[in-house]
Amino acid sequence: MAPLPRAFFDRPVLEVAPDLLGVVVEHRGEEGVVAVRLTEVEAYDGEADPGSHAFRGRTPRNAVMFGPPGHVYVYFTYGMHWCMNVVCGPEGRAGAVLLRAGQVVVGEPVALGRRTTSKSPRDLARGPARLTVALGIDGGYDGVDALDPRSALRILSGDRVGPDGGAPGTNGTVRSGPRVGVSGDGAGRPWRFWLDGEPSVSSYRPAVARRRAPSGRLSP
DNA sequence: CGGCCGATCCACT
DNA sequence: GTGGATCGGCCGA
Repeated sequence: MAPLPRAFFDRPVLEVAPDLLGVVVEHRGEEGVVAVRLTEVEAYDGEADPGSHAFRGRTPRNAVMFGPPGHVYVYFTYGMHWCMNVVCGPEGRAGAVLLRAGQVVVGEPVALGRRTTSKSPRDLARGPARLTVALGIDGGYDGVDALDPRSALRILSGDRVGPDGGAPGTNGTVRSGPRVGVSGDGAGRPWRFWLDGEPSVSSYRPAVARRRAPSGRLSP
């Protein structure tokens, strides 16, 4: 599998996102190599997109989104989960594609060792936080250039990997729909893309406002 | 399988 | 102080 050219990512994020389906993300970690063939992604279109972390401008957390394409933006959420994006161009537009799900095609035993709660191989990278765990990615990878051959984390052309994990094959039909967990004005945009019929695609969950535990101190 | 809910903590207002 | 680009356990159908 060949590395993808920088120009692949230096395009509007809505063009890049569907093209990432079938592409392979590989991490060479301490415990071994794990590679995931992407089956589901979401586009976040910079400061014009209310659903984007860059919507309110640049902050320390989202700074990588404003940088060059091909680097990864990794963020922490819900107090315990890491999620990974790939930054897309054009420059000056903080676009990024959230990697939501994929099929583990290399290093399944290693991924199983990390994903202790996973009960079946298809659940290993079914969901954005599961995917980062399976690959062994956390906040330490924020800003890494995934197109640099020296990086432990790399994005590779998946055109030699089929749905069975080995033989060349087609990627199948690309479908699209609303993004998962996005509320407010950005909710209606059909910027989630997935491969039809893939078992590793995560189930759709609409955004819900959640109650908070009563902020009770113990009674005096 | 689908719905509900708690966990857990950080970024931003 | 508020709520989140989520997950897994538990329950009922």
